[in-house]
Order: sequence, then structure tokens, then C-alpha cells
Amino acid sequence: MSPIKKQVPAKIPSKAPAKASAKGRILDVAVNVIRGKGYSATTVDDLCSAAGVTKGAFFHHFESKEALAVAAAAHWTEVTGALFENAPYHLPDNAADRVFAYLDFRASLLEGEIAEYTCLVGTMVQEVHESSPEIRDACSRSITSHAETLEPDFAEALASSSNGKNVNARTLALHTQAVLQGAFILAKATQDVGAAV
Amino acid sequence: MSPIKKQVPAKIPSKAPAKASAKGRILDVAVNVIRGKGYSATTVDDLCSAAGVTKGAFFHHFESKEALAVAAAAHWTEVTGALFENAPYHLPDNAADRVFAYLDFRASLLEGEIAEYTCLVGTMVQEVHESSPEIRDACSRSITSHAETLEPDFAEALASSSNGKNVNARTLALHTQAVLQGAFILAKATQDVGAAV
DNA sequence: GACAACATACCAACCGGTCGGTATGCTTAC
DNA sequence: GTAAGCATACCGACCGGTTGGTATGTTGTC
Repeated sequence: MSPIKKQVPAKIPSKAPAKASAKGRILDVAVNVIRGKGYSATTVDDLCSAAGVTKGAFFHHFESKEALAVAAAAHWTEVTGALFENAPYHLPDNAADRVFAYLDFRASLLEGEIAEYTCLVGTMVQEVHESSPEIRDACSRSITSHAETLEPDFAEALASSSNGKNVNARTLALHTQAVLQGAFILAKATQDVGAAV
Repeated sequence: MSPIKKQVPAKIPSKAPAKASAKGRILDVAVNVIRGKGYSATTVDDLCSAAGVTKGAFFHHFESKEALAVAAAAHWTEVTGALFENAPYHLPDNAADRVFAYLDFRASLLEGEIAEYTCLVGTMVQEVHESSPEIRDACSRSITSHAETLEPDFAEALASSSNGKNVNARTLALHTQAVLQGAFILAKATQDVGAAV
């Protein structure tokens, strides 16, 4: 929307409950509220009261509810991108070990409330894939861009593996995301994290 | 609701576009409309106009929108249950072959519009897992009951396999469902069925 | 003093649900 | 067999609260 992206002070907010700007606070609570209630069921008033701002402030920063969703998806990409970039699973020298370390890392994230570890964009795209191409594409970008960061490790691990014949690194990276997204749905259904295997 | 369940004439409607009773028509269109737009975004009027009934008829048959969702989940379990029960993947003598035949069968279902092959209960539980325990449990039952039908084949295939050491049949059956649900999300995000591998 | 960052007050459409009423069929009594 | 009595299925206007969005201040800052 804005031609020049506001420069955040290099600090990763990640889970900060109180953020300086109202815009940032709205984005932060949007991620959490939408993960819990879903996109359609989340009202603008919900977000405003959760962020401690008024409706005027909301529509001052975001053109519409839909625009907020797109911005939230981008925000999500940033936050999780930083989280994964600084994660320890990049350390092993062996690519296959890095892949397993990634899976361990994902498993370690599954703690606390459901809305705290499920995926924002997976939740949103489920609801709006038909009604809002803008949001859908934003979600799609988020998922595929994360999968792409995994691709090199997968490719290297496959190359040095014996049975790397007809398996494609990109497909495998996407498959991993599918498993994770599906596991989130099972967790929501059974209210149990046991589906993390 | 009614002490004695109305006797349906043993016929499986499966995909009949026109069904005799208004109640049945509402359930049929609910499955399709909700899969496309999501639960919250689907209005009662949407369902009424799609089913060709009035609001009065809707609330005559269903106490509330939530009650319809629970009924729709049960309806979904019935319809898909019949579909899988009569599917050809049960034919092979070898359990492992039956498992692969099941996967092939699932892949063969991925045709046409997205809303035609995705899972109703997976879509719904994503939205209401926090706000409506009734709907969530109905969805959970639907998923796990289907997974349970797979369990015997998985168990047998694992038993006759060499590396059946620390793999559990139930876990594996649920894992399969997770992959499928996740694949649906990817399909919705990328608008491409290629994620069916 | 001008512009961004908010707050307050408000609106029109929408949505789940209600309500009075009708049409039809099934039972039972005569 | 027919009419009263009642239940089921359905209609569609209507209601009140909610929702996304707007119009108009107010305040602080450069």
C-alpha cells in the first residue's frame, strides 16, 4: 500500500505485547486474534479493542479489513522469517542433519495455546481462497517463500542420499509444509498436540 | 431432536443435486457452499437461496446455524463414509497394496473445482475450534472415524513389513489425514492441485 | 500552520433469528 | 365418509443487534 515501507528499528518484535505504534500493535494482535477465531469471525472492533485503539485509528492505517489481512500476512512472513533465520537448525554441517534439525525445531514450537503455534496464513487462506484473491496470494507467497528457504537443504540432503532418484527438493519442501498445515488442523480438531509426529 | 429418527429409504444420495426433502437439500448445499466460502462467511440466506427454500424452512429444520453445521458434519461423515466404503481400494489381498490403492483413490478424487474435493470438516474446524465446541467435536469425530477405518490395513501392512518397529498404525493413519488436509490448504493457496503428491 | 496520528460519533447494510400465518396430510370419532 | 383436531412443513415479513466503513473533530510535532 504505502510506497515506502516504514523502517522498523531492526529489532524483532516476535511476541512483544506492547509495541510503539498503533499500526504495529494492530498487526500484532491481528496475527493472534485471527489465528484463534478465523478471519471472517474476527471483527474490526475485536482487533481495535485488542490493540487498544479506536476504529478511526484502524481505518487510518488500513484501507479496509481486507487490506489489513494482506498486511498481516506480510507481517507474518517477516516475523516468522526472522524467527527461522535465527533458529539453530542451520548449524549442522550436514544438510540431512539440518533437515532433521528443522523438523525438531518445528516440533519445539508446538507449545502453549493452539492459537500461539498455528499458522496465520494457513488459517486465512482456507477461508478466503475463493472470495479474496489479494489475501489468498499474500498467503500463498508466505507459504511458498518459507518452503523455498528449505529447498537448498533438501536438495543437498537428497543429492548425498542414496534414494534421491525421483524425488524433487521443491516438492518435498512443499510436502513438509502440507504435513505441518494438516497437523495444525488435527490439533484444532482434537485439541491435542499429539498430532505433531 | 426428534425421539425417533426419520427412516431414510436406505438409498445413498451422495451427490444428487435435487433431493426430495428441503432438509436434505439444505444439508447438501451446506456441504458445498461452506467448503467454498468457509463457515463464518456463509450466511443462512446463502444456504436458503442455494437450496431453494426460505428462512422459515431453514429454522424449522435446524435450531440455529450452529446446529446446521453439526448436522452437516454428520451428513458429511455419512456421505463420504459411503463413498469410501464402496470404493475399489479394498479389493487387493495384500494390506500394503490396499494402502497404496487408498492413496491412489484419494488422488483420483482431486478433480474439478477446489470446493468439490476439499474436506468440509477440515475447513470448518479451522474456523470454529475455539468458538464452538459442538461443531469442533462433530468435525473431530468425522476425521478420526475415517482414520479408524484405515487403521486395520495400516496395521497389517506394518506387521508384514520389515521396518515396522516403532511405527504405530493409528498414528500413521492420522498422519495420512494430516497430509491430505495440508494438501488441501496448499491447493487453496496456490490454486493448483499439484500439491497432491 | 500543516500534516500525521489518532479519537468520537455516526451510518447503512447485513445477518441470525422470530413470529404469525398457511397448506397439507394423518388420526380418530361419529 | 366425513369432519374435527392436530401435527408437520413451509412461507416471508420483520426485528434488533452487529459490522465494515465514513465524516468530522482534536492533539501533538516538525
